[in-house]
Amino acid sequence: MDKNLKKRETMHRLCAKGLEIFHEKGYYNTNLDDILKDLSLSKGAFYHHFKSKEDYFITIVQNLIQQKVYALLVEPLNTQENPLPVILDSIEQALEPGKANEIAYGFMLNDFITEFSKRNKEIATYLRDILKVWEVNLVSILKRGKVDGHIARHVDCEGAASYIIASYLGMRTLLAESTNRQLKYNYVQQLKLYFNAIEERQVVA
Amino acid sequence: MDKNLKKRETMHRLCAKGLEIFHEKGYYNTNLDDILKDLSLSKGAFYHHFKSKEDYFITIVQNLIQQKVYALLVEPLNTQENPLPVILDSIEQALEPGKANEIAYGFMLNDFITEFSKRNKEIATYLRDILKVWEVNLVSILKRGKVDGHIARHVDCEGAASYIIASYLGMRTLLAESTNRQLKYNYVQQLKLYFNAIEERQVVA
DNA sequence: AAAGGAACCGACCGGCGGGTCGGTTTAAGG
DNA sequence: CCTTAAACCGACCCGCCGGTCGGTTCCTTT
Repeated sequence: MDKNLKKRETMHRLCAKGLEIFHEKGYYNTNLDDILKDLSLSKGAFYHHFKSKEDYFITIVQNLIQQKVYALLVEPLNTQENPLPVILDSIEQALEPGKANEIAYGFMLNDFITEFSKRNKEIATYLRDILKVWEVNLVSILKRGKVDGHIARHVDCEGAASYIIASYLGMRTLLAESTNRQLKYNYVQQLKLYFNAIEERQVVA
Repeated sequence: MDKNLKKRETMHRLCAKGLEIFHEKGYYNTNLDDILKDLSLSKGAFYHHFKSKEDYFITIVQNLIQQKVYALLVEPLNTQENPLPVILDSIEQALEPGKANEIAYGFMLNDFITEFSKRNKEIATYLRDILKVWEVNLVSILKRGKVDGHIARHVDCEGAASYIIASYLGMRTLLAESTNRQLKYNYVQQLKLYFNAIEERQVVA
């Protein structure tokens, strides 16, 4: 089974390095040699494991990006607590570098979706679907929050969910490569203010 | 002076069509022939007027995108009224297609900034600078709002400004090509809620 | 009307990069 | 061992596209 292990390991190395470089330089601005040189692998090795650059990237999306986004932004929503702090916390965690996420996995969605939506509809759809899952989970937890009396009755949960996602994605464009901690902090602060606005007002004694 | 007119007209046609196609397909995914064929012009004509594709795009940024973003999102802020409705209105206007803006000029900034920030720092800087001007004007009008008692004293104006911009840019990724009117409407609604949160509370009688 | 240059033409160049393919190394199975 | 195929190698192919260049047309100027 050594051969089988080797295959797994090589594919995994290719995917990990590929994500790193694609994220850093963009998909279309990265050529395969950039990645292969780093790993001391050849074109032949690459095309032995993947049928095309596109197939390769789809594998990366499904095995790495999707997994990570779900783990960071979707799974944490699966709780019975007050939704707004839970959402805030998941986003804060997702923005925090240096933990499990050396790369800000959620953030890169904005870059890749923008890059692919005009070039490759198929890949764009895979990426959008990841956002979609996040969205439906947000909507669902927000609706429960309404029932549980944490969120004001007038709030449009679908609207709120896409607004949260939009602001999160948009931060990426502002942050760009500069890992500006101040901007991240500010963003979370403003998101809190927005959450204040949709929170159920406490009955004044 | 006929020659001079001709030159102006050709350059203008090139820029207008260029923006249209670049916006539609992305800069790096558009080749010059795509544009030239549409205008029945030749490579020779193009390189007579512009020294490179890059030079061409910079001209478009400065003469079309910048102008339009300023007109739609910056100029309207130059008023003494209550800031929050003014900001909301300018954004609503900017999102409204079919008026002066057949193309959503503010929106395309997200696409182009994302596209260039990993490919061409110079152009990325030009685009970021446009956002920067919007940002400082937002900060300035928000600060005045605080002085005038329209905005709560605890609000961080810089944070608020970048949050507004982030949410606006992020909408683009969600909307993508689909001119989803519902999503735009929802966005404006949620922005209103956020504005409620930073607005100076009316003194209860 | 002749000269000169601006506006424009379009065949061609050359680098880049995804993908191919015949060959070599390595390890599993008999 | 010795066969077989998986894993890997790297020279090569080829389409794409930004940019070039020698030429033609058209307007302006004198």
